[in-house]
Amino acid sequence: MTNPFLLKLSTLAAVGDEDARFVEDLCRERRTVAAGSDLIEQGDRPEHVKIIFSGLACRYKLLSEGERQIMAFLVPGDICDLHIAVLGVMDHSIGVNGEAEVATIARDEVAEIVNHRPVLASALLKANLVDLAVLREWIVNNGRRAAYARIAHLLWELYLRHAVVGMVGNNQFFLPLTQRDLADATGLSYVHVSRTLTRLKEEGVIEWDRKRLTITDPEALRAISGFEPDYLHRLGDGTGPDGVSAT
Amino acid sequence: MTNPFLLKLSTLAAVGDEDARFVEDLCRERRTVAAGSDLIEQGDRPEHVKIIFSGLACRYKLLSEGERQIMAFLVPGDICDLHIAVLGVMDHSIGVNGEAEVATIARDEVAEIVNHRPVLASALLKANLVDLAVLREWIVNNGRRAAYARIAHLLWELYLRHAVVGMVGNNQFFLPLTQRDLADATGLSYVHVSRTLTRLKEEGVIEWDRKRLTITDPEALRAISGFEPDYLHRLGDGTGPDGVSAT
DNA sequence: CGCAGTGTTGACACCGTTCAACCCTAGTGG
DNA sequence: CCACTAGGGTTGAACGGTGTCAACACTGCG
Repeated sequence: MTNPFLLKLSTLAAVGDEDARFVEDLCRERRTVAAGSDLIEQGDRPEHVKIIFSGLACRYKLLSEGERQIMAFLVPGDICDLHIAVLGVMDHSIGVNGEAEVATIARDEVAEIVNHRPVLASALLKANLVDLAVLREWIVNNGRRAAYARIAHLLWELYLRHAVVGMVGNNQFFLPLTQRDLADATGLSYVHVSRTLTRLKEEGVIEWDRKRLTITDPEALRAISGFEPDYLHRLGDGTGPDGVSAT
Repeated sequence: MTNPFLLKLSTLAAVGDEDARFVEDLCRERRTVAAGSDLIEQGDRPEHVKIIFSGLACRYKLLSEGERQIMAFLVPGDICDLHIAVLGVMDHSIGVNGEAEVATIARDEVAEIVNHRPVLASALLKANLVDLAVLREWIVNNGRRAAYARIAHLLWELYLRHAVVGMVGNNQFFLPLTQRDLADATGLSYVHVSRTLTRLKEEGVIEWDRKRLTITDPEALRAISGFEPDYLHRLGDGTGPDGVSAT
């Protein structure tokens, strides 16, 4: 199964064959978007629901002085605001970090799921809960952890989330982020992010070469991050393809 | 109308008389909980949905070293996790800050709303969206604003949210928080919170005497906070009883 | 009265920011 | 093939916002 969206849903509910086919069919309309472009901008009233298939995207806001704060990353399989499509104006933007592949779903197809496919609907609901939990964890991370642990925690989160959708091999995955992106996600300066990453590399915890991140010592990274098990609600039992455990 | 929950729903959808009566009836079962106690604890599988009627509550997590991070405040009219009651384990706790009055709703009553009362259901959905937006704004606030603006922003948010549910009079409202609570919400130390509040008082922006907060100069507070209009999704048009505008 | 929780203030240390210079790499165009 | 450029990353030095430690004041309460 190479469809990360289906893969993710399968970890959240017991998706049957018929539902699986439906999901596969849903995602038929895909397109590639260029690195750095926005999927949705603040103020938009999105008409369609979008799903990330490959690459990385992020929710962000720009402040008046030009600072940017990233509030979430979207990894393959993630959905850009299921419900806002039904009612609201975006209060933030979603941009892609590297080149990304995105599927677009029409509203009435979402309605079809909600009304006639209870298993999928429940999976979507759970996915939504996980997003919320991740959001709360970011507040904890950015509010109460020092730079070293904060960055470790973010990398660990991204590692686990990529693992769940089968994007990790040999403790290694594609992460098209700049250090400025990391800084904007953690509320640090990019200079300090650079120093901190250097330290993580020196201590043999990670390697990061041209957008491929390798977790050389997963257990060390987890320990440094102060990662608390369970906040991802046992997303996929917390177990990735490499036997990565969230606990 | 003195029911803050109904008041809040009314600002989010056009609640008719019959729905209003239903809501009033929903909330009949109320109880008072003592200051400092927990409504829900991390690890619980809540059976009921709870609504704050008076007082203040907060979502929080404790870290291993004993630090606490508050991730959200719940003001009168707010709901403690509508959907988690249906499926999950709490990954955080909810505690009350002062003495609070809380209504309890059974699951099947929630189901009744979702299945048979579309107007209320839509209001609940929007309330959920607003909660999400507030959560995101906290990340921005704690990540990118300096202490002075950060605290101003939090106070401004609490001011607006209290105004929406009719709890503000003469730019004044009851806020049973300690400075430590503020520190745990903003990710600052309580010593620095004390200094910053002193500064806000000295500059004539606020007064805070035994749990009553007065916004002496609302426009100044808004300016200091760098508050961006609209992130509350025009919650109640952003207009409180005192003509407070969110824009 | 004494106590515990809360708030205030000062001194000092330190983590992280800012500013600046420099390097490396990939991409572009001649 | 090379020169040039722009973006990204690294490193050093100095500054400053915020944390930490500590002492003390105030308040409400048993």
